[in-house]
Amino acid sequence: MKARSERPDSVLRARLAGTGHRLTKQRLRIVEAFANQRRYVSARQLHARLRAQTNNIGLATVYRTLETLRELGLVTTSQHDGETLYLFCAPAHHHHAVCTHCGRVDDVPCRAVARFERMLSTGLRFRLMQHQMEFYGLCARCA
Amino acid sequence: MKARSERPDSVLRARLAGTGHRLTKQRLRIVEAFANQRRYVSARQLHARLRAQTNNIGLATVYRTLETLRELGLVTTSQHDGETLYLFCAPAHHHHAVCTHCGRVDDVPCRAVARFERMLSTGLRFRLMQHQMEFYGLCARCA
DNA sequence: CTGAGTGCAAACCGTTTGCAGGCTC
DNA sequence: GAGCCTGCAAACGGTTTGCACTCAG
Repeated sequence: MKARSERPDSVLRARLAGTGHRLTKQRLRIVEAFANQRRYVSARQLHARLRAQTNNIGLATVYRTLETLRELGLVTTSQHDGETLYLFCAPAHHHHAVCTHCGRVDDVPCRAVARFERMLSTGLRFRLMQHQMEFYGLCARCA
Repeated sequence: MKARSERPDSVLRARLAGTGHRLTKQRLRIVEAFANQRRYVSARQLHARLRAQTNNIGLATVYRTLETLRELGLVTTSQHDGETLYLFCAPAHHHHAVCTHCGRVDDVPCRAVARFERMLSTGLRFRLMQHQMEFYGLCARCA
């Protein structure tokens, strides 16, 4: 929620180096371009934004970088209209409240998941291994 | 949960006629092919299954029919690996427990959603309009 | 008999991949 | 320097669309 906005490049460098990856100008620019916005973006949107800046970045590089970041746990994806949307977010937390008006994405505290889990295992006799939830509505600002 | 397995064609005919659609052999065959299985299938899988039967059905027809059924509220979709998966299911219930072993899909009773909603509106000050959840694990049979 | 529905093939579009050259480590 | 990374363009794969024909109402 806060640690990420400090020093994109040092954080990123450490994370990449630890996994045998390199810190390139392109990767840095891509991360800067969407690290601090709490919203889902498509690869094409990101590419368009970067293209507007300075010299060129290939669309394929955007895709490859996003996939790398996803492997590193820095990015979550979501599908929408046959398009993959990417969100720079804290690892291992997959409940998001998406504002349908401004697009802002907030993390959802999910204590209630444990309750769900109990209900499933007793009621349905279903052993929950993984869940995926997405919430849409209006954030505090837009309500 | 049960009404659908009775008479696919009469139910379907009524639903289609009421919305200005026609009951064709193809639509009937498509519905029969997956109405009673509680699992997500892709258009291609469905098409392959139908092709194995008797005379041909075009893949495009499968897509168009699935889209029509979705508009009628008889089918829910989910994305997986860039593919759209379709589930014949009760309208207006969007919480499913998917068995990762056998693929069976059960409805999830979701009383707890109200609790979530309350938490979101007070804690995050987020006005929940829509939510989408999917649960993966092992069903009673496979556990 | 009219037009919604169909089969086929081509078009579409988001994503991936092959390859020659570049730049990080 | 070695080889990971990049840009470009072509390939890929799921889905949609145009068109002439068919058949349900």
